[in-house]
Amino acid sequence: MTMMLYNSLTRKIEPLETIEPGVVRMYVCGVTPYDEAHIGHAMSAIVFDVIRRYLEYRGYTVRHIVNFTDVDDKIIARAETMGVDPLHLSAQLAEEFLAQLQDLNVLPATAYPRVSQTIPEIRAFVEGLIAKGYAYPAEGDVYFRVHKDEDYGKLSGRSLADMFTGTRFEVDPRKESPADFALWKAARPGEPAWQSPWGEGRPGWHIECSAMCMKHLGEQMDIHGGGSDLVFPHHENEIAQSESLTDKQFARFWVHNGMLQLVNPVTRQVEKMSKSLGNVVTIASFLAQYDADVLRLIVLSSSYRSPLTYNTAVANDNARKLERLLSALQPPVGSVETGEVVADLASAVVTTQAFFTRVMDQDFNTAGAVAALFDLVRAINSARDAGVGGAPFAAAQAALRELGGVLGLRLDPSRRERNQDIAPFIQLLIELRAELRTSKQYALADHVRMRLAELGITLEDGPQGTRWKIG
RNA sequence: GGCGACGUAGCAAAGUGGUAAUGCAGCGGUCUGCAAAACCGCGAUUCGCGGGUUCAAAUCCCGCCGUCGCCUCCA
Repeated sequence: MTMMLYNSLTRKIEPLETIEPGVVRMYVCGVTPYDEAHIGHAMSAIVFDVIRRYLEYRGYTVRHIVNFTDVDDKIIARAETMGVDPLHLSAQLAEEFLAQLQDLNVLPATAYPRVSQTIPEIRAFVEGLIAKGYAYPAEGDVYFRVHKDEDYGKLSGRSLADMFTGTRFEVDPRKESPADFALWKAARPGEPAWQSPWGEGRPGWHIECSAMCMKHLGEQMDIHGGGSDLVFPHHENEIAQSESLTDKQFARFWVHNGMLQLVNPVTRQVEKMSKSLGNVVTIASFLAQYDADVLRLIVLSSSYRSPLTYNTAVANDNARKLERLLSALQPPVGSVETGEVVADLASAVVTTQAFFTRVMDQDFNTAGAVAALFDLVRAINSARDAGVGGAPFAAAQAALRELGGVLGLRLDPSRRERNQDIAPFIQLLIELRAELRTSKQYALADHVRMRLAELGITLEDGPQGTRWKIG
């Protein structure tokens, strides 16, 4: 069964056929590190991490490139207000982001190229476009000649004719057309700048991605991804300049994730989470309160292409979901290894694996995949209640861990109990309470449990004794 | 105004021609000293609204209403 994948370029679901058999070359537009990263950035990283993990699960080798746009107007502006070097600032923020991706269980990409390390390739790219007549220098800048690109607008579904009917575009006398975009910008005092045939300057916004793609993946790739807000102008311009240079199709598939949104408390309007709107929940603040698996479940619970509304109710619901997934990983209480209940469990594993693959093959239906996981959770818990244990039980739990792992879920209950300093004290209270229960002093025993609950510790009495957890 | 996407139970959300997954919340039961967790059972005669195509539509077509994204920096 071949994998089917939605292609923004054709607006259709198409079978995944790769340039090189068994290998997927995937470039994903990363962040511009000028401020703290928020969970919208995390969402995009998680979406493509799941895509990458699933492709690998299906046997592909994935060459996964994620860039940092570390030379940019906003970085320069922020560095100036902070009185620091722009490249130093972006490098520091990029490191922070990489550490957070690790916290979020996002697998490291094959490479994380940066604009500042790709200058020679960018320069050569621009020279190539000038040589072919697709670009022209003007007073130290270089612009792309949009009107020479006959299929400009094919990704975003725009035509040059009706794109510039309004007055949105400032008339820049150096440009031949208001639609032309900068490939190279002349240096201004105090900004990072590099030598070029057109004088000192730095790359424009879109060119760096094309240059990094070609440097790391070649002239053509299988998947180019990013947030849906990048479709225009960023990805449109990448296609224009890349295909103009090579005369080859740049990317076979364009994959775009929907935006994370939230409700503006003042206007009550749903809106995109973005730094410019000032409505961000940072990754750091999210992880201070919730397990990384919770954010991943939020992202997995709907189609990666749809917008996702975030609020605390959503976060709490998904925290409960994680609890339920973890319930299936509790140890068995019996040791039955044969009979009908064992056969039922084994068949539930097979059914779940088949369903999981079937829905994931259909444009990464992660919500369906998570549903399959919950079916397996119920089967495992039922089997435990029926006394199943030993190898068959362990095999079912291993299957749940494996499929969860394909989605990037850690499913690690010990992470909820990070503060191990308190463990001996809680254990002491549990022991005392056990003695109270044995002597039927239930009022006191309940008092201990209630007071611990107020402190955020939940006790659960079971046949194997009492378990505790935070939250 | 232009381009695109979406509207499914209280909430989240899958399903894109064959008669509505899954999770949270809720209700009843089993278990428990009582809880919690787990397990069993219960919920949309119906998929924004109105037409149409079809033996058959949440799924296709047309219109309307509503929401969001992009059109300027943005994952």
